[in-house]
Order: sequence, then C-alpha cells, then structure tokens
Amino acid sequence: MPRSSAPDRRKYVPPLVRWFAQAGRDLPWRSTGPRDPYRVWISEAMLQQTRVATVIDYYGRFVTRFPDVHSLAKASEAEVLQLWSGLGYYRRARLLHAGACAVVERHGGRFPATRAELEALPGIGPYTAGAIASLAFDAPEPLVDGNVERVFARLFRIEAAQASAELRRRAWELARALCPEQGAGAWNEALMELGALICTPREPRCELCPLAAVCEALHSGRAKELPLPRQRPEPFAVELEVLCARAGGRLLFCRRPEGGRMAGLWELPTRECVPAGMPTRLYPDQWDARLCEQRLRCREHDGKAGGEPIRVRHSITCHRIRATLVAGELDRIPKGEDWQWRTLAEAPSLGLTGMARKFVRSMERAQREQDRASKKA
DNA sequence: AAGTCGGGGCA
DNA sequence: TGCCCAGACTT
Repeated sequence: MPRSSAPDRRKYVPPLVRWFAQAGRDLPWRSTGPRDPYRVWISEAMLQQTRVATVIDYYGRFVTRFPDVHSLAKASEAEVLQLWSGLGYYRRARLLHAGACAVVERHGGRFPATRAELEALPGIGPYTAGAIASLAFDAPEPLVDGNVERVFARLFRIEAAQASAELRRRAWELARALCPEQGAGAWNEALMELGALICTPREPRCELCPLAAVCEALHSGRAKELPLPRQRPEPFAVELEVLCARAGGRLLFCRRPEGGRMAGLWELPTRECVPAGMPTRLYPDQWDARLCEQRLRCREHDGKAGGEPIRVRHSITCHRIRATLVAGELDRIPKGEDWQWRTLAEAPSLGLTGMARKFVRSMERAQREQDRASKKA
C-alpha cells in the first residue's frame, strides 16, 4: 500500500477557513461566541443523514422545549419522540434522551470535552464526538461525515465509492493529518460547508472553490466522477392496506411495538397484502388480533371526490410502499394504552410515522373537497 | 464488515 | 423516478 506523504496543512487550512468566514451560512446552531455543547449535540444528532433545510424548524422547536441537558433528561421519551416525528431514524431520538440522562448522571450535567468520554455516551459516535469536541471546546479533533468524504475523494483523487470502507478509512487519515492544533472547529465546519455549498454531489461548483488550485480531481478532470457511485440493493415493492376506523368523528390510531422500526410511534392499523406463499416483509398480513375479533367489514375508502380511494406512496430503506386506505366498521372499541382515538387535527400530537402523516394530510384534503362540494350542491 | 434504520428535496 | 444526505448501533 503506497502511503502518500502527509499533505501540507498550509495549502488547505488558511484558504478554506478564510472562505468560510466570508461565505458560510448563518444557521441557527452557529454563533460567533463560544458554542453550547448541548446545542451542538442536538444539531449534530438531527443532522445525521438529514438535510439542513429539514432540520432547521425541528431544531428550533426542540431547543425551545428542551433548552438544556437537564430539561431533556427529565422529559418522557414519548414527548421527545413527538418532537422528532417526521425527522426519521427514530432511534436517534431515543439515544438523545438516553444520552442526556447519561450526561446528567456521569458528568453532573456538564458535557465532557474529550473524544473518549464523548464516544462513551449513547448515540455519540466518532463523527459527533469530533464535532462536539472541536466546535464547542475547540479541541484539535478531526471529523468525517459524508461531505468530508466527498471533498477528500476529490481533493486527493481517491478512486473509491462513497461510504465505502476504503474511502472512509482514508478520509479519517486525511482528517487527522490536516486538522490544525488551533481552530479545529472552524476548519471542520468549513470543510463540511464546502461539501454542502460548493463541492456538491452532482455539479460541483469548482469555479467558486477556494481549494480549486490544489484539487487533484479537478486537475485530472475527475471532479464530477468522484467519489464513485455506491452500489445499492434493488428496492422491493410492498402493498399495504391501512384501516380508517371512525367513531364519533375520531379515527383509531395504534402504537408501534417496542424494538422494531419506528418503535413507539403512532400509525393507522396496517396490514400487508402478501401473495400466497410469500413471507411478510414490513407488516403482518392480518390486522391486530384485537381488531380481527370484531369481524371487520372493510371496503375501499371513498374519501376522495369521485369515489376515488385514498392512496399514499412511501419509501423506507429499500422498500417502495403503496398503501391504500380502507374503511372499517368496528363493533367494539379496542381498549389499551397502545390504542388512541383522535380527530385529524389532534392526530399530530401523538407523534406519527411519516406514512400516517401522509394519510392524515390526504384525508384532510379529501374532507375539504367534500365540504366544498356539498356547499355547492 | 455488513445490515438496519426514514424521510424529503432536487436533478 | 433515482440519488443523496453534518451516522450510530448491532451482529
């Protein structure tokens, strides 16, 4: 393995940090003074695999409700999940809550400043530990995320696929070699900002790049080709039926079980339409037993104008889902902590899955259309 | 080392 | 529509 000699920091750090001071975005979790490690942590947890534009509103609501680590530690997991509803990767929210409790218990509510202590906390891995240490404490700790991988793949012409073990390993080596003793936080943030604004996945804006002069991919005409595309498994199709059970203007919701996907979030009762002989994939092929007992009478939900059924398309990691709403009449009302009746307007307070949110929006739209139609008549 | 976990926005 | 994103945890 030919080990390339360590890159010269002075070629990279000053121009990029200067560029960031002038071109960096003004985001809610950025401030000119010393950063609150708690807020750095919240923003970094939300930003895992999630875009800045999506995070901004969630971040504001979250730090308003939980302004410090103590308030978060004292909260119920259900309330944290509710604030997280729609962001996805719900384990992050549980780990965030667990992490807050750990900071209070192990460190008296003050964040540790070393990578080792940070990585020992639930939900904090190598990236987030580097982010908190460098951004909040200005410790000389490197970090590598998807942006940094891409930037380095181009700057140093690494012919490897995004998210591959090869690229990840080399990116961490480079990050350690380039990370300055002073100003590591500014350097790290500038690196990620370059990936977000200039060195973008498609159509990198090399003509605006402060590091164009030292970019090996640009000089060899490979900037657009690197990093190499990652190999992805074929997504498979899933067909679902989702139950619209109404009573007194309310709709039946059920809570997803612990331990699985979207654990603890609320959704409409769902079953998977599975061809005979095929294993079920995302959902059981029957409604919950407590609903089946009631001899459900189902028909296609004709909520939309023209008797059109309400359908929703949804994607979760490697599954392409098509879901159809069916109306069901219940003889009895299920009882228990994981069943709730809500109006459409009240539903979001439960903390819904993404698909349930789509159905709620869809039904609200259908309701408005029907109201307009009946007013006309 | 590979698999798993959501959702939204944009070319 | 396909692709990507301020990752961490489990096996």
